[in-house]
Amino acid sequence: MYHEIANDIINKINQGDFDTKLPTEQELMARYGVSRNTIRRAIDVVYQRGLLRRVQGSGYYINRQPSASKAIMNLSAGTGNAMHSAETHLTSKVVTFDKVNVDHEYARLMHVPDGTEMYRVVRLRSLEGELYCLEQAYFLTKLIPVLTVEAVNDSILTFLKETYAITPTSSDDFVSVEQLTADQASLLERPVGDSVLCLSQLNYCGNGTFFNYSITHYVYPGIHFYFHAAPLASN
Amino acid sequence: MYHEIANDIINKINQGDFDTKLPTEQELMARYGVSRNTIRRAIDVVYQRGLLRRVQGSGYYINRQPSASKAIMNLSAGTGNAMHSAETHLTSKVVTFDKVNVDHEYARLMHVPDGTEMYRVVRLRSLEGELYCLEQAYFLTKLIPVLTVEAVNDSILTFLKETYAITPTSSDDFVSVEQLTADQASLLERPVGDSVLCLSQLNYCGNGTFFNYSITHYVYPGIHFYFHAAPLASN
DNA sequence: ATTGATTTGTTCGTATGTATC
DNA sequence: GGATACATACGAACAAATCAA
Repeated sequence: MYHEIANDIINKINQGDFDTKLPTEQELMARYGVSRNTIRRAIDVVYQRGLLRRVQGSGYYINRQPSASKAIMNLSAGTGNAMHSAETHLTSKVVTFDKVNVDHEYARLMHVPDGTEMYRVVRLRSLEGELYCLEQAYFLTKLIPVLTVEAVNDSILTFLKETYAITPTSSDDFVSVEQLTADQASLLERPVGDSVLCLSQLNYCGNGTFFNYSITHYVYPGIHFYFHAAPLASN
Repeated sequence: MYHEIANDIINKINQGDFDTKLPTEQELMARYGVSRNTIRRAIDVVYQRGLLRRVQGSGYYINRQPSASKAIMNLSAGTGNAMHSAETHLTSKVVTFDKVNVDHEYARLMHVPDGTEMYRVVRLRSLEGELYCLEQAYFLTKLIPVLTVEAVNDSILTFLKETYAITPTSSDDFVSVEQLTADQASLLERPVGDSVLCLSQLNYCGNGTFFNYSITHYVYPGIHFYFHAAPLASN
């Protein structure tokens, strides 16, 4: 219930249906026909997405979002949704698609046993003809017995959702500056050793089990990662 | 109330008081003498910090945290708390401490009028003798009429908390790779044009008003930013 | 400047649904 | 199937911050 309401509010905000403030809780309760607790829970979701700031005694104010540049990748909503924002316009060229048994180093990164079998998908992604990133992703074959070529060429996440009902619900994210290896550099048409933004993600699905690791190098000019930190507070 | 409980649980987790699971909600209710709603609210806070994964019908499992390397900066808890983790061991050398009227470019970044008066604090920070980062911070003099030399040499955030009851509650964060200017390079003892990790933060306090902007260049070897994304879910 | 109404923040109690064991 | 444990929802009350008369 509160999920639907949260999504509805998010969509309305993105459509600009509200001016600067959200309606009051009372009005939202009436509009959706639910209790105050449910409305507040829905608003928690929206707030945690960074779309609102809340002021006691006054109301919920809509945050001006950071300039929606193609060069800004929003990581606030978690992996699943970050994909939808800018990544919908990305085109992919599959470089590698096979099964591998991960070596010791990768196994340690993912906290899986040495030699665990995984799908490996390497994709070169572009935005309107300009190289965007080189993505190297691994999926547990134990959880995802079959991964099709169509899915890899299209959207892997929607395939996983539709076929296996697997959706990333949480992730561990590491950001660093890395220097391109010869292989990476040639694919990305960059000098060897060039310093680029690098994002490593460990993705977990509903019940908290690990299912995917990916490491992505971003070369799009002026690329930034953005996220809004709005802890539920505790100090 | 739920803030204190959340903090207590966080501390207990960090001390290793629990093995792999948290006690059940029932037991926590009894232990803290509060209702289930309050316990769940507290657990929401802990969860959102990335310390737990929740499995319906089973329990709350404690996440193994990423290796607590000095080279990993945890951004999950929001600005205020990220400071406490690794930054307590940082030593600061103040490079610049003055008042300025921000120019057009900076004013636009911060969404304040041109020429707004702000404190400027530039600090070179080290970890155990090794250069860590170069931090350039701006504070609205309108909100913080007086900022002392002692505070700048020590912890600015605790000063703001104790003196003005100002604590960052949310922030907009931008991560990018930047090349060092001549000034930055000489301070950081690096070659000019060296590519380093850069973090820009807009910090907001309780009622959602902006009070601080900072841009920090990190040069610590192997530095990584870490954050755990655990949305309240909405899909 | 004080008061009173509005609006969000916190906490309690209770009931029912759903996943796990 | 039954017991346990977390997820969701409703209703109610009071506190605290804001705002307008």
